[in-house]
Amino acid sequence: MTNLNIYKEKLRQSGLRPTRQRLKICEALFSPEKTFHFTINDLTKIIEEKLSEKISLATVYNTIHAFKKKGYLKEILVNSDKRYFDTNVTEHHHFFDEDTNELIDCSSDDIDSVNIKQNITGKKIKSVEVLIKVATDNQTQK
Amino acid sequence: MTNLNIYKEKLRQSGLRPTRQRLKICEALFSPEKTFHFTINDLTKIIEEKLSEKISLATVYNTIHAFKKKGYLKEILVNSDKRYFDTNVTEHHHFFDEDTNELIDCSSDDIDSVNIKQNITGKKIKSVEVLIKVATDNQTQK
DNA sequence: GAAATAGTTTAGAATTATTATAAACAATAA
DNA sequence: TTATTGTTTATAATAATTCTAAACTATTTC
Repeated sequence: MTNLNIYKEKLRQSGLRPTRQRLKICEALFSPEKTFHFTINDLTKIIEEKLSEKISLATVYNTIHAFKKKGYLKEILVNSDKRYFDTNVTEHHHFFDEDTNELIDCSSDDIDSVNIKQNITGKKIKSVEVLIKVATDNQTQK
Repeated sequence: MTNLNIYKEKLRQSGLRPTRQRLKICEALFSPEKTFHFTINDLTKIIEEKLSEKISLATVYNTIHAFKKKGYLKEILVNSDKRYFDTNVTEHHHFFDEDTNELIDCSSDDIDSVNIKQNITGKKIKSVEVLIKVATDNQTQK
């Protein structure tokens, strides 16, 4: 309940009206203690089943894109089958388990900072992301 | 012409029959001096326009997937709008220019090797890929 | 507060990329 | 040369995402 006002403020601050649907989505995304990864489908299910709210798919898409644009979410690219989003928007990296198709955070502590010696002239580095694909030993690489 | 036999051999070696279509695709992909990035659409156009060959879309998809599986191609994930493939299958990384949507190789020389301190237990690291998003300074981050 | 406005949601249609299908065809093996 | 097995093709099917325009809601203005 107290979170609700925080979400309202958060939305207003970025020029998004705090509608019932957006607040529900905020609740699903930002009330869990731990950050997590999800697909649009996952999220729609969570909202329907756990929060007992039926939100139109188009709205879920709209909202997720708006949130991504505002920096409330990150999109993580791991394979071409699924689009994952991440509620952890801090600088971090990922393991992708090819056996289970699971995406696991790799904190910046678990990796030495990536040193880029040569950049494209005239451009600024906006982000550096490392994706580490893992599998059991006998597994073929994708 | 001499390349043709190399491609035939390459295909046979990996259990793929050297058909007219696959050889044309090999020509488009592996005869240029420099490696390059492409989408399925790009490739289909190149084959139609430059090599004056009409290959069914389904075959292009099939072949690209077969080649990827055999390690003749890599898929590069940069944004969710387009699926890029890379004829450079050596260990390397990428810059992605958000202004132009251009994908640029980042040789292993341009980046210090990534040191991963902590791995998932029981798993083997299959690949480590770094994606560096760049843009002109005033550009917003995607 | 009521009306005006600007932004949002919705169901369903449209679009797009990709994969499946099954018949015709081509490469290889016997 | 025939049989076998793999491949190509046009087209249909599927699936994810975006578009549309009408109904609705939050905010602003009076």
